[in-house]
Amino acid sequence: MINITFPDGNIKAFENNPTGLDVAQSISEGLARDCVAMELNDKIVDLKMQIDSDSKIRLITTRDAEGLEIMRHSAAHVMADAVLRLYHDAQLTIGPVVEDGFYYDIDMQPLSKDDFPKIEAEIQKIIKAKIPFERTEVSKSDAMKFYKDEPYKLEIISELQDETISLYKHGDFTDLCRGPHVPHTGLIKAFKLTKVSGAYWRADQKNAQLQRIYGTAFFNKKELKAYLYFIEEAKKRNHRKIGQALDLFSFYDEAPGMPFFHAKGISIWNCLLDYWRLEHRAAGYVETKTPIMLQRSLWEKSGHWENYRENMYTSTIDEDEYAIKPMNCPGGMLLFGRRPHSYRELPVRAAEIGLVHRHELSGVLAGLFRVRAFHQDDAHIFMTPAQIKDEILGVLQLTERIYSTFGLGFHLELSTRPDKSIGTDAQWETTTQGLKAALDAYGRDYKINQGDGAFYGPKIDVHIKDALGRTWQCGTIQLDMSLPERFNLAYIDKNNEKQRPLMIHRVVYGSIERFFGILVEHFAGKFPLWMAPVQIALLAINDDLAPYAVQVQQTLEKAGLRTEIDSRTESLNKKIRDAQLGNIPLILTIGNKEKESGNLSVRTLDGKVRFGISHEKFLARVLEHIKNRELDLNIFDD
RNA sequence: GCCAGAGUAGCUCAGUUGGUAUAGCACCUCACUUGUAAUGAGGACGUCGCGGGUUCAACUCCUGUCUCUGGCUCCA
Repeated sequence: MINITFPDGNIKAFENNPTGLDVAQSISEGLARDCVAMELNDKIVDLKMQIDSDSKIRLITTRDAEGLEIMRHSAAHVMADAVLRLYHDAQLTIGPVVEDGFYYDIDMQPLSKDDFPKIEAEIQKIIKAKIPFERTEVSKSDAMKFYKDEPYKLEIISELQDETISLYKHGDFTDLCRGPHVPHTGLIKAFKLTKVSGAYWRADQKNAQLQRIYGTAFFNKKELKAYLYFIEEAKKRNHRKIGQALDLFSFYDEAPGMPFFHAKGISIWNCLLDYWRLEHRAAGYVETKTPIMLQRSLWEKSGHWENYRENMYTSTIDEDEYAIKPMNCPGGMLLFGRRPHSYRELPVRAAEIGLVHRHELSGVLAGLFRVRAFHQDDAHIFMTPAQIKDEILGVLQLTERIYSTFGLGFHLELSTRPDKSIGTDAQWETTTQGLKAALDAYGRDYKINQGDGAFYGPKIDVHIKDALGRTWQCGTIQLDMSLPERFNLAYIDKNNEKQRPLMIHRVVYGSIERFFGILVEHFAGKFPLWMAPVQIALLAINDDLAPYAVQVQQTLEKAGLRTEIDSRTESLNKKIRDAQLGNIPLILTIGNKEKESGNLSVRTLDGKVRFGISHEKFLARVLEHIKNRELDLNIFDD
């Protein structure tokens, strides 16, 4: 007699050693159909596994996140099977599940997307056949024998600690695998290959280049469709496309990875910075500026010459070697070190919109997301150890305030001491505890990335979430125990003794270029009124009304609004269409009615038109909306 | 940097087996003077990314190079 305990505490007895499937079936056929695996005494295993002692069980169904992962892992096997059927010389390596699906790295001839249809067709055959997955366990030496002709698998097996190795077989295909897997291939209901690219064995350039085939799978077609729709939507929002269409920025062969911003792009940029300065002044920051080119000796002192040299642009002038700054901190250190500081001055919060250059590998450049020249909204905060908690808390609160203005959510991650690090145990203890204390006082959940900190100190990363639910790391708060030491920074404490200040580097936008790109995609190019490069389009209905339109425009410009008159000899419909496609939030159509009544007709970007709004009401509402940095278009509704 | 794909007018793109190139939008001109998402007609616009080669002839084939796109972190 076997007693099975369910998550809700219920206990059920079984006569013979039941499998997970038997347990599911004892509850209902429907449940059995939806089950893909089970958690048996806190371990996720195959549904077909026999239970031979009293156990705790949790059935994992197609509705559980773990279920999806397991099925995708099974899908990776099926894909590998299909590839082997078509390409007999292919050598399998590894095939893990990733965020949106899975991939398999295979040593084979280069593939392109054109090869997908035939691979997908083969996959469909395997899925249709509903082939069961079977687990077998063999000794390490038997596994080595089985894989004698597959060097990658042999390498993997030789590194495994366990003496027993599990193999998963479906049909004629067997793969080395920890498992678990879904009961049969038919549970892969919706399937699609998504990408193919080169990847190195063990991610090392020295090793063989493999074909990495990406795919995704879902338990039903609807979810796959939703996923593909999401991909399409993301494509439509691509900041490179929108940046081109809205005339925001461009790139040239003469300066790869270094964006040029156009008038409309800079208009948005300035909104970002105006707002940033407002918040930072209020939070007690001062703004500074340091040169972009500094002598080699400084970079040697900071350690960049030794550790970051490949990424730095250098130049020799009058026989002196210079480097263009890849980071703002060394300049900031010079500024702090220029005169003695009293403990009474601390904390010093010195911000800098610093232009930095980093020579990134040509292959990693990507629009505004990965560039070689960019601005950081940097700040260096110099403080005493006792001030860590309050300062970090202050940065977190400032960060939250700024992100929420753009309608961006976020989550936090704390990275602790890595294997390679400088500083004493006591220093790491103080600083890490300081960050933790601040996070706890802040009160939001955070994830800990053990050992992921910088070599010079622990850090908090802030990951924002955009309108499509994608996350981006933007903000970061890094404690630095190294630079104050290297630059011999000091403050004078109460007892008139020199003390070493602690320093944090922090950014909120991170790279302003990248943040700009993220916002383009977040808003899909439809910037809120306060950021829109052109806030109001004025469309005169005929040429005779043009002078009156100019008159209206002048009062709006006087109030500080950004406007544009469309004076082309085009139809009103055409002008409206173009203004809408240009994402201009407010469109004023000016005809005789408006001229005679002195009122305005306003069309908002959502296509709603309101007539008979007085100039006074229009100005008051618009200015209020901008002042509050509202994100919606509810400007004239009462 | 590496692998794969791409580069034709300001933008989006067509271009068959090699015979100096297509269309729409945008732009300019003219007519129309428009009431809430494209008025019509006409015109101008190209070293086919750049260099070299093959050929009577290259956007097309070969080669080099530059730039862009996707990927190169996820460990059976």
